[in-house]
Amino acid sequence: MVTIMDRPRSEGPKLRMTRQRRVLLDALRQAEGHPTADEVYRTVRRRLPRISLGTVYRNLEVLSQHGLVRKIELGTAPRRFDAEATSHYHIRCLSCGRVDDVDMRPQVTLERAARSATDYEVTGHRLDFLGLCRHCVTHGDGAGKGSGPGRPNQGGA
Amino acid sequence: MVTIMDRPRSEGPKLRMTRQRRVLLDALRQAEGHPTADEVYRTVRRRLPRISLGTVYRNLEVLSQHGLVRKIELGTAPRRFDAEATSHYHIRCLSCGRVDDVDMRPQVTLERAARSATDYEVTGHRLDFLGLCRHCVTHGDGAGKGSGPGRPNQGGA
DNA sequence: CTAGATGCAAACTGTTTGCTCCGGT
DNA sequence: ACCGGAGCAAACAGTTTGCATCTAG
Repeated sequence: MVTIMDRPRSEGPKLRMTRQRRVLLDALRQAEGHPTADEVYRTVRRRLPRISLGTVYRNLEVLSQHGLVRKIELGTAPRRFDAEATSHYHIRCLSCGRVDDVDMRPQVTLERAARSATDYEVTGHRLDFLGLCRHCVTHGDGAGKGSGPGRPNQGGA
Repeated sequence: MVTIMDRPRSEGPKLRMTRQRRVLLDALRQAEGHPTADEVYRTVRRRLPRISLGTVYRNLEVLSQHGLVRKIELGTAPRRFDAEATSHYHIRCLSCGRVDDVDMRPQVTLERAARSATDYEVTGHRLDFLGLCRHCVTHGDGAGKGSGPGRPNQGGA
């Protein structure tokens, strides 16, 4: 994302490290790909059966404000989360919705270009790629949506 | 957006031009900025008082599949629509949510870079900028969200 | 005449929130 | 002990859908 978008409103007052936050963070780090809140919820539930979805949302939000996790918001699709703190771009499979990291350096140049093209005070940018993951390319399907080739997500970032 | 994302599934079977579609299209063309479905709905309602929000959604979708309008989906924020068919980037004000066009040429180069960084078949990219619009810069407010400086949107594209 | 579009209302999904009790520091 | 956090359930916003009725071609 390469943006100040989710920057802490005025840095963090300090983060209280509760059990659920620890588990959440851990789950996100173990996660295969970039899970949605609900996926995180289902995972975390194995250790914390009484945790609520609301808590998951609240904490992923808090953790992201403290820079411990990153929110990934592509299109209108459900928000996903990433334990990776460093800036990087993502690519989403048009067919199965899976999201992966793209290993290329943030192009700050883009912002300079935008700066001269608008009268906004440009503070960041968001760049995502779209395409077909290997699985969906091989298993046919040009751009079916939900038609179920790959799982809705997950998979090595 | 510079993407094939919303391309017609297999071109158009043909588009039946109903009254509501005509009005919808027209409203979108007259629109100041990049309205949400609901904003379009409220506008169009003046001419078609009995139109339903469902119809607005259905038709904006259909029209976009036929390449007559463009969907703008930034983050998790409500989808917006654009009568402009040509590719261009957008910038969103972090403070008031307003969305404007950015007058710069699509950087196809980016896709080439991404192509060598993933094993996806890269078909497009989505690039949006974030910042503060002139109004929000002058009227203070660093990054308040919903705290209501500018209206939630609208404004010269 | 008929496939496809409309209006309406209900359903859904993802996310947020109010409240009371609980646990970290 | 105190204050923020957790759990729960209800509320929400945005978007989608089933169905009976119209209408463009």
